[in-house]
This record gives sequence, C-alpha cells and structure tokens, in this order.
Amino acid sequence: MLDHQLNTAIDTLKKSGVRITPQRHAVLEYLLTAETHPTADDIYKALESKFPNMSVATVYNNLRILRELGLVRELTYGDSSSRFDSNMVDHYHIICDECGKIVDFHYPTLDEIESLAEKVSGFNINYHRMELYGTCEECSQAKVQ
Amino acid sequence: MLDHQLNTAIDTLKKSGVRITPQRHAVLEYLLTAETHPTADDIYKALESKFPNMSVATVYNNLRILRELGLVRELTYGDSSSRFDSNMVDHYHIICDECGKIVDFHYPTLDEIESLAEKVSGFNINYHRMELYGTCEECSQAKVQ
DNA sequence: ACACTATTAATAACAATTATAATCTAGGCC
DNA sequence: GGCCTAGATTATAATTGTTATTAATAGTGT
Repeated sequence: MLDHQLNTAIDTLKKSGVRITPQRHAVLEYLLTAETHPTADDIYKALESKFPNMSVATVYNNLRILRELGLVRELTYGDSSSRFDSNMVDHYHIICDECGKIVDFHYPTLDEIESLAEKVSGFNINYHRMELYGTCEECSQAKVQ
Repeated sequence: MLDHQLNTAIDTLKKSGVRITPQRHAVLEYLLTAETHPTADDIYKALESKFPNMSVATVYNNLRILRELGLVRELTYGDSSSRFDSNMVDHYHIICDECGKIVDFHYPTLDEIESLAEKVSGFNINYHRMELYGTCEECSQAKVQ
C-alpha cells in the first residue's frame, strides 16, 4: 500500500521531469509513512541522521515541489509553521488545542455549502477547508489528574 | 449600533481591570468600524497619523488583550500575517485566492459535525472553523480582460 | 566525455511576531 | 486637583519560519 503510493508518486515526479534525488525520496517517503502531519522542521530533524549535510532549504524546496505536483497538501494553521499531509483524499482535520495533535476526519464533502456561498457572495468557489478544535483524549485525562 | 458595541467592549475592559488608553481605544474602535478584516500592520498604518509615536508592539499587545477578553477573533490563514475580526457572532469566511479579500459568510452552525467528530475521534470538540476559497467577482472580471 | 540543467548546501535576507527594559501614564485614592 | 503605582507604551533587539541567492555538485541526453 505504501509502496504503491510511493511508486505512484515517483512516477508523477518522473513524468514531470523532476529528478529523484536521495533527499527528495526521503522527504517523500517520510511523508507517506508519517502517521502525523509533520512540519518542515520535523522532517528536517527526522532525516538529519540519514543526511547530516542536508539543508533546511532542501526540505522546503522539496515540499514546495511535492505540493506543486499535488502529491502533498500544505496545512496552514495558527501555530506559525505549516504542516504537511500526504493524504490527498478530501478530508477535514481535528486539532487538539492542548498538544497540537492533528487527526484526519473523513466526512462527506459539504458541496452544498460551496454553492450557497457562491450565490450569496458572487465568488467562484474552488474549495473549502474546515478544522474542528478541542481536546484530545490524552490531554483530557492529563487535565483530570 | 457601533457606539453600543464600543461601549459594551469598553465595559468589558473596565471590568477586567484593563486600562482604556488612547491607543487601545483607537485599535478597538478601528476594528469595530472596519468593514474589512485588517492585519496588525493595517491597523498600525491606519493609526499612524493619529499616533505618530505608536509602536507596532502596542498594536500586537492590544490585539492580544482584546482577543483574550473575547472582543476580537484572530484569523490565521496561510498568508503569513494574522487578520482580526471584531464580529464575534459565529460565521464562516470566504476568501479570494487572487486578492486576499475576506467576506463573512453566515450559515447555520454545523453542530452535528462537531458531535460526529467527537464520536469518531474521542476528542472533546469546542469549536470549528471553515473557510471557502475562490475568486471574487472583481478578480474574475479582471481575468477576462 | 561534454555541455546543460536541476538540485543541493550554506548562508543571507526577510517578514511577522514576541521579548526586554526603560520610560510614561491612567485611574484610584488622599 | 495632585500623587502614586501597576499597568501600558515605546524603542529596540531577538526570535522564528520561510524564501532568495549563489556557488558547488550531480544527473541527463548527445
């Protein structure tokens, strides 16, 4: 499953004439394997041991390229730094206000809201995003103590 | 209407033991009057003529205090800088990808999504936000030319 | 092997925001 | 009304996430 995703992604890169460098491969693989939604710095730190000389700019460059090819999604929330998500199926996010954890939330896409918004605003709506905020189980338990 | 909002807000400040300084008053008034959703820098620039010596830190401090007291809302999107919204009634936002304009979008709150999210995630959901992205009428027309 | 181009690493630049420290002032109290 | 003090402001430095620059490096096609 992961191998399949990785191979598909690599095919996309090849077709676009983007070279598969070791660093790029590692960033891509890390994102596909990650259960979490890492920041650029998370990725940088995680690959540090494998690529001691890698620059943080390389991580950003590769994330930008992967984003431009539609292989990853950039999530921009309040907490300063962007997070990256290799799950390209439409879904929403649930975010813990305490620890910052982000969990995917699959729910039928709210297309009717988009059409209503078009009517009332005159905009041409392309997409929407939604985040639900609260406290995760772990943090709720920690607070009780 | 605006006066009423302003007075209510000032009461809240007084009750919380927060001093009503001229700068703070001006920031608050600007936000309540604003049709737009200004950034900290917008506010800073707008009040520059009235308070030539005002520091940008003052704007940030006051925005933080107003936010902590629940008088304004901070909107954090991808585009680097936060925007501030004095409309505290629940509503969503429609954002133009071309020019960055933000328009309020009133729609019945999606409470059922919150309860579903609680069930599937185990989170305790407090609130949610949604933004719809697209192209506004002005920018659509500009593109045709 | 050669030339060409993409990529990298290192570093500097940048912009938004926050921290620090010295000075000032709003608002309660006499 | 004038004094006092905690809170506010100013100016500046520091921090953080990200992007730009540039020279060195490494694939790719011929």
